[in-house]
Amino acid sequence: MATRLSDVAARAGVSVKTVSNVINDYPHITAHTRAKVEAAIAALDYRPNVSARSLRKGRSDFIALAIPEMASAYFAELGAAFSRAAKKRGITVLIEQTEGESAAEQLVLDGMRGQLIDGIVFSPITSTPAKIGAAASGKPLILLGERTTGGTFDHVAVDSVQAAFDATTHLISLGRQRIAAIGVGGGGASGTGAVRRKGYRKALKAAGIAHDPALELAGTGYHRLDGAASMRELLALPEPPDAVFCFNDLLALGALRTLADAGLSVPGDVAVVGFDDIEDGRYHSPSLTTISPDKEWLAEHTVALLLERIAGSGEAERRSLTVPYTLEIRESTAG
Amino acid sequence: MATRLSDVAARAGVSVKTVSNVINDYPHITAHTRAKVEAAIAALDYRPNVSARSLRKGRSDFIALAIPEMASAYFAELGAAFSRAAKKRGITVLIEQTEGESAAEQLVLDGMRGQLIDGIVFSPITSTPAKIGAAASGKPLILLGERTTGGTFDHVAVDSVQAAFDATTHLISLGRQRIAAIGVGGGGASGTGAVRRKGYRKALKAAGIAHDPALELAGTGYHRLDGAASMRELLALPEPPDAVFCFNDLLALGALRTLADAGLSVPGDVAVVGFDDIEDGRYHSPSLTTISPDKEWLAEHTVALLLERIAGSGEAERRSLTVPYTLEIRESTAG
DNA sequence: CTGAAAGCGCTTACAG
DNA sequence: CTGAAAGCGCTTACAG
Repeated sequence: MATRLSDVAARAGVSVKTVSNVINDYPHITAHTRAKVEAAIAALDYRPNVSARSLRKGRSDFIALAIPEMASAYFAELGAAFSRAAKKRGITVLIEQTEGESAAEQLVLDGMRGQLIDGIVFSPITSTPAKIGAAASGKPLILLGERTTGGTFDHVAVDSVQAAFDATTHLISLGRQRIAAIGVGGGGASGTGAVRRKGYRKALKAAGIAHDPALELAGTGYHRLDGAASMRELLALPEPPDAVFCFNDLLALGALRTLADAGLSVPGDVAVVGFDDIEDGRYHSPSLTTISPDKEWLAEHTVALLLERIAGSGEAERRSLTVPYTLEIRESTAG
Repeated sequence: MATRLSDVAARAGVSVKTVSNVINDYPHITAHTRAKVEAAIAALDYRPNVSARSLRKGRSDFIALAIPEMASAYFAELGAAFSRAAKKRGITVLIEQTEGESAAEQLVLDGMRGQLIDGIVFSPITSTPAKIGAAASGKPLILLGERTTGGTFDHVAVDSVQAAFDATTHLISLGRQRIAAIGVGGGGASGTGAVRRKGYRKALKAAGIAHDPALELAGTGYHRLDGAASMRELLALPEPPDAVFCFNDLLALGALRTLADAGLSVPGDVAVVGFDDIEDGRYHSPSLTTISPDKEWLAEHTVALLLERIAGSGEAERRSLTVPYTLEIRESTAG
């Protein structure tokens, strides 16, 4: 039905081996032979069948990126960066939405799409490293996001403790005294909330400010809705905060919405810092001060490491990459 | 190396055919046989090899969604909806970022990932139906977005003329007289800008308002940046508008930013309407009035139609689906 | 229901 | 460089 390698070989008057060599850019092909083959490929509009190739080679040049939800701005931007980084290297990214709980594990469990996938980058919500270890199907796997526990996987993350320290210290440097934190309970098993709170508390302590549990809001998620609700709680306090460090930008945008509704000025009454540097925050009014992880760096290095693992013999030691970040000071703290 | 179908058959004491029957849910399997096979599958942790299956059956149960950029909120939300709709039906969505120009055509040209993909949903930016027709590799293809020209493909779109008419009429009903439009030049060959302008002008005409070319801004793209720049142009006019209909929400969010910077009140001084209903607009302050296409409906029906085409004998007549929408009135016009 | 076998379209030793 | 052939792991007629 479809044109096959052998059709191309017949038309070019060479062996299938030679056609395969041309397609795969192997050496020892004369320019003349190559030209003949390429002409035949063009004439027949031939495209290699990736299923056959994948079956034969045991490699598909597909990798998966498993994220909680692709419509969330941070992950959407990450997905875009991964796709670009992978395309540059001739491989394709399959984006999997885990949508929380068990679905995440199930993905890994389900054998990485029936062996179609060469490796996976996994941003877990509820899965602990132990669970993932039990479920992993032996293919290369890189974890994204903070890992409090050791685990046996490569992992890539921002130094969240340091970043949270920097964000909080920035607020302190503005003279703020009652600095709240929104999102301390978030991030599930990957411990985002716990890790960022650590940096937050550390900064307070370094400045001689006692941390007030009433100012640490857990919330139920990391979306605008949660940020808005947490901010309402904070405003209802007998002594509301004069600054808020939100553990991601969506929380911060929700908080800003509540502050606007309450008629409070930002940063006049309350200064706000986020985390992630999503595009919405840059255009918001006021624009959002935030921790900006280098997403391109993250995608590039993670894809490179994964491909190294896929190609590698296997037993290299576990690697841990730290993503560079900057603190982007914008109107929400420097109006 | 990996466990194969034959390993499962051997362990269960049945033929490979029977194992295959169990996996593919074919009839005429006794409960006892099924149980034996399933036990063997579980014991060996067997997962079918999708490359082999795909090679043999000529179907992969993968479809592609080709969109301009996945980090753009509307497309991110669409991608999420497609993934869910597909997963429900046991198929997987491969999201391709075309990033504009020729890349879009290239995707279609490149033979849909070497025949891995069963069909494609394509949201073109610059490709005309004619170009796509020439490049299509014969597999089912559905176009997303307005098609001014006929084309020979199935397509799914909002009735943008009517939606733009509704949005503009809403502004007129608020008593606005100088209603600008941002984005009239956008959407490339798919003609989003032209189609929405048509509805916009129609509404003005119906209300007896002459349309003023100075109030129709083309801009270069459909992002916040473009909306912000266009709004600045409008404010520099001798007679600035008292309302703006932006052809997508990103343009509207950019415009709102410019208005905030200029110290103008929304909707007091200028009322703003968008198109797409992305989450950012719902939480923005002021929240954004917008045309809200039913994205779940879109994804569900498009996936269903594509699967019908893939399964179908082929020569059914071209189908055109119209996506339902509502006008969501929020603070930016009803503060 | 079973068993033996062909074939999907590649890649890759193997012998020249 | 070429040619003939095996084999990746499935599905599916085919004969029983």
